[in-house]
Amino acid sequence: MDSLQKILQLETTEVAKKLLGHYLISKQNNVNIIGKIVETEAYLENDEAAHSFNGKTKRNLAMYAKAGTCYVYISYGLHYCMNIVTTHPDKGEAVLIRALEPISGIKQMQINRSKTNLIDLCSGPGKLTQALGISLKDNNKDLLSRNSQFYLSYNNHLIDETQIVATPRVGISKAKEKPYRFYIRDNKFISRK
DNA sequence: ATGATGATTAACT
DNA sequence: GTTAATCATCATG
Repeated sequence: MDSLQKILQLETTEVAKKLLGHYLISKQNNVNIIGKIVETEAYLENDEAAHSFNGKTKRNLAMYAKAGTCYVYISYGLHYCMNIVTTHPDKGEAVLIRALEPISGIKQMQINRSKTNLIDLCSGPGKLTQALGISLKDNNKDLLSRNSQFYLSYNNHLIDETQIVATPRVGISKAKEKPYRFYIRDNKFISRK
């Protein structure tokens, strides 16, 4: 059992914090596109803002899969957002990835995004999926499988707890007050302050 | 079968 | 700061 697997066993808000600093890797045209996770949000059981609040549906089925599964959905009809499912199979909990710091494959990201400014490549949930070429085809993928075109990678350089900032989540209309958004303090690549 | 609704972004002013 | 773009999904009838 590797360390990512261990992180994913924790309570979902803890997972959201502990995923900060690790890498998301996508292979495209023989290029490794790598981003460091710098901003996340937790979506819990009995959480009005979670897609799983009303139980299983066709769309949110991936949220009930095993820890480390990818849940992708379309937002506002035109953007993809990606989540990492946490453990607790019947709860339907997941962590939304909101921003990445571009690490590698930056040229490919710039092509995918039609933007050159590093700050604009992955600083939002819809942006990072476009930069990494993630779409509905990636829904339900196992992000712990290295054979995949798209997976999570552990970073030994861990983020200190004191560097993590918690705030209310962005863009939701229900359960607005819960502090389930987490990001790395002073990181330039988060979606908003 | 239909209508409401976004876990957003980019391009404006 | 404001606003248009744009459509899959879900709940309801």
